[in-house]
Amino acid sequence: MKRPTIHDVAAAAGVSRGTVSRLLNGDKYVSPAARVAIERAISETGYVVNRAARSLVTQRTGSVVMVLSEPHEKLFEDPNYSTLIRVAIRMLAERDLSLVMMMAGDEGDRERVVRYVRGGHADGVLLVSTHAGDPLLDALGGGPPAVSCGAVIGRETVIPYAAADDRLGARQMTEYFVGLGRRRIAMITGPMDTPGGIQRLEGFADVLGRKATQRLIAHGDWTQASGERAMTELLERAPDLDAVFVASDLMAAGALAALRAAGRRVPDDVAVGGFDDSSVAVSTHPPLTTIRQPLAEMAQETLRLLLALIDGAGHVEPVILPTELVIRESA
Amino acid sequence: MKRPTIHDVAAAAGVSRGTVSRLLNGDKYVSPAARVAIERAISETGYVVNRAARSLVTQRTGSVVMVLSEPHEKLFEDPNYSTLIRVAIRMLAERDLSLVMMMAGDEGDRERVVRYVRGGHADGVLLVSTHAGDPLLDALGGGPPAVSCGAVIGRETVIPYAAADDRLGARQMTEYFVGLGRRRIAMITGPMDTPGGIQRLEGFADVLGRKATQRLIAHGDWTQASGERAMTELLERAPDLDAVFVASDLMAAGALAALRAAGRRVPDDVAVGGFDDSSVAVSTHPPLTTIRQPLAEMAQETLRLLLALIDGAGHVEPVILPTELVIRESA
DNA sequence: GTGAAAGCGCTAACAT
DNA sequence: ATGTTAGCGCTTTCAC
Repeated sequence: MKRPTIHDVAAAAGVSRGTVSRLLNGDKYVSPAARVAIERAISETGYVVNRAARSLVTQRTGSVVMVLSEPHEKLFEDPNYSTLIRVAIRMLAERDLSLVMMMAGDEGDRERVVRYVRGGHADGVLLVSTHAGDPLLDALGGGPPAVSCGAVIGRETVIPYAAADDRLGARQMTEYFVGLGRRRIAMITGPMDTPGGIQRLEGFADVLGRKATQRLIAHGDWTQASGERAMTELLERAPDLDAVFVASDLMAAGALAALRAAGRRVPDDVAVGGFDDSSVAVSTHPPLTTIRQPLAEMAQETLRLLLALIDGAGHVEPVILPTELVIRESA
Repeated sequence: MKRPTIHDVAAAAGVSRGTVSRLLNGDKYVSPAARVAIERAISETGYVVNRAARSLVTQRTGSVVMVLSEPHEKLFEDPNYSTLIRVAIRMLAERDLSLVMMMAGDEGDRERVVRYVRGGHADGVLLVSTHAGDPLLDALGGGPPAVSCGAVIGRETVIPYAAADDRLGARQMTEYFVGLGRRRIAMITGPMDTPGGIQRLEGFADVLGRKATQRLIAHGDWTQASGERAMTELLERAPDLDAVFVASDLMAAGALAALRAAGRRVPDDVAVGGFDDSSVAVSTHPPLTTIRQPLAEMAQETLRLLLALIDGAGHVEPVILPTELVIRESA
């Protein structure tokens, strides 16, 4: 038989559709007798609400859209996303919300996202790795609430977010190097238009002061290849370096390869510190001493913010979570 | 003003709602004059269709659900998923379908997925790493079309899929070892209830015949730690081994650590071959010789199958894609 | 080729 | 505490 509707349930329970609807929506004005009858009818008929019909009247969609602004290759390598996706699915499911994924890589994508969101197809927006000045940011204004996992540069006060304390993490690693007695500490940063790129360098400079010179700083783009390139460059510019703080584990794996090629021993000649504590940190040789980001908590907090907003909170504060030094063998 | 409806467009264009709807749905019985007027009205009003309303009448939802059956830790480490997600988003978006993510890890999750799918909330189901005998498989029968990326053991003829030719890949690596003159070739397999676990071992045995003895075979669970454990075990059982084919790069990274701990040089003493050609393959030392799986093509084909089914194809054939040997430094 | 009208299944306001 | 009813915005016959 056809899929049962609320009408069938009402008939089976001997009540009206309104009463069934009230029960479904948690309204308390339902008598115990009716409640029992309806619940039995629901399980007997195998009734499942039709979201489309519900949406049509409530103007809510029951879904949240996660917008991935990252260029494709990155998405491919970053465990960050998996964690966020997992946590999002879980936390949304608890509220009976579903997670829709969209990409905003090129102009066409972006237009689709805007149509989707402005078309009222999502109750909330979860931004991921959105770049500074992304046109999407303006286009999304006025729509449903949006939050970001990680700060969106330039919109820190407008788009709520949860993030790791990148600056603190960088300080922890740099201080650790100093405590180890390292004298010439270099750094390989991430792209300088990302929060991690900027703030990890800031933390590094916080500790080293004027000793953090241009000569000892090279930039990467988060890829392993860029880490290798940057390390080679540093070795040329400052052959006397005895430690290097690399802003991501993946880039650190590249740096390790460059150091090996140059005949430097790690950590004896050069101490290497990574950032992320991702799975590559333990697959390199030697395993990486690194900074752990509380990925799961970041994801959870991000979702908490979004859910609060969806529930009508007018304003929520960003959340910054502490990082932690994880000592392995590279430093 | 309120979001414009088809009614507003019709009014602005001076036609009836029916005509606008016909244009929107690609019906050809629309006069050129009406078409122009309607198109102008649409862009002037900024009209976007309301999917809920459309769904209500068409009984289609415009979305496909991806069901992740993997235990959580795995999802965390596997680049496979990212590729699939990316390709799925892209190919579905072209058809104006959206991708909804769900998890089916525990009983509660599974029940939610079943409710969702049987409740008619998805036009298609994309299964990922579903295990043999998963109760979900039966519960989903009779619903919208479902396909899997990678075979579902025991349902190969029921659930269409696209996969890499695991058996071929294993043969390629094993033959390469033989060609290298290696005499005692061991293997670390994946879990024996997964297609990759079973078929990679089959390919290994295809080449080695009776030389593939129990003594030379150990089992892992895809994690790096299990690879390390299995390698240690093999080294005890067969200290004379001179090559090891590991069914995944991540496990191979673990094997590398165990070999290093045992003082064996790679590839001089022991040749190591991985499988996947994932990002860890180049972050290990030495970089892994491995078997490349055509992840993007697998994802594309999987989606092609699903879309064909959604379009009404009664039956589609599974797709098996060739693998390729990638030689680096570990063998 | 186009308009009119009948619902799709549900919620919420209103009555009682 | 419950029934009745008016739509939500759209597609799709059915007439013309």
